[in-house]
Amino acid sequence: MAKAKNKMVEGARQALAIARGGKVKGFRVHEPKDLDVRAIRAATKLSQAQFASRFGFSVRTLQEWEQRREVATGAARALLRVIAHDPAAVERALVS
Amino acid sequence: MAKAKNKMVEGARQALAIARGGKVKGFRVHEPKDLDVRAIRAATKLSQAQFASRFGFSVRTLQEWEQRREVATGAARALLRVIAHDPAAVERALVS
DNA sequence: TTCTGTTATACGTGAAAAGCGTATAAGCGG
DNA sequence: CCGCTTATACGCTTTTCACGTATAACAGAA
Repeated sequence: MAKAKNKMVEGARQALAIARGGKVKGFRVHEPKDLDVRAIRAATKLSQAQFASRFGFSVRTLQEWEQRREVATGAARALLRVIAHDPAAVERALVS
Repeated sequence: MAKAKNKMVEGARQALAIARGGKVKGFRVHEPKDLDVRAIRAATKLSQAQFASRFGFSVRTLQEWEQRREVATGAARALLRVIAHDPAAVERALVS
């Protein structure tokens, strides 16, 4: 039950974070936490190893994300969304 | 939102065209570790708070990077490079 | 001028989580 | 059988980030 409690606390903490971020003036980017990393990679038809090395992280980390054992950090989620939305832009930036 | 997902998958599918049309398989992206995060942010003319919330991380983390107290992870570095190279593309991906 | 309310930036502390190397193993097409 | 892809365990290193405090630079009010 210590576990359940931690979960609740964590949930509350996140809600707080969202509430805070939501009121930043101007534009706050809405970030869905339920990113389907596997689907994004699948669309690229790259293997885990290829996808990982191409975009700058380890295979191990990618697996953690795909298998939902760990959640990608904010920046990583943002990157994944850009890859999903416009992979060409990412390729261009990283190749140059 | 199944729609949103399809959109992302569709977008990612473009990677294919590039991956195949361009170089051969498995080219690796080189990543300079000495990223000048402050300069990248300066180019966007955003405050630390704005920059951080817009791209998905905390102000504190951004400061760690700018002051070189900590190094951004691979995915974060990749994101920063994309922001430096084509910030509009990132905005587009995150706003949708 | 002086007080006062932003706004931007710096940083100590510490818990939680992510990042990731290495090793091992199973499934599969060739 | 071999090589490639993916899954998983173990475990150590590093980052992330909340919370709090502190310091300037400014702008407008008193």
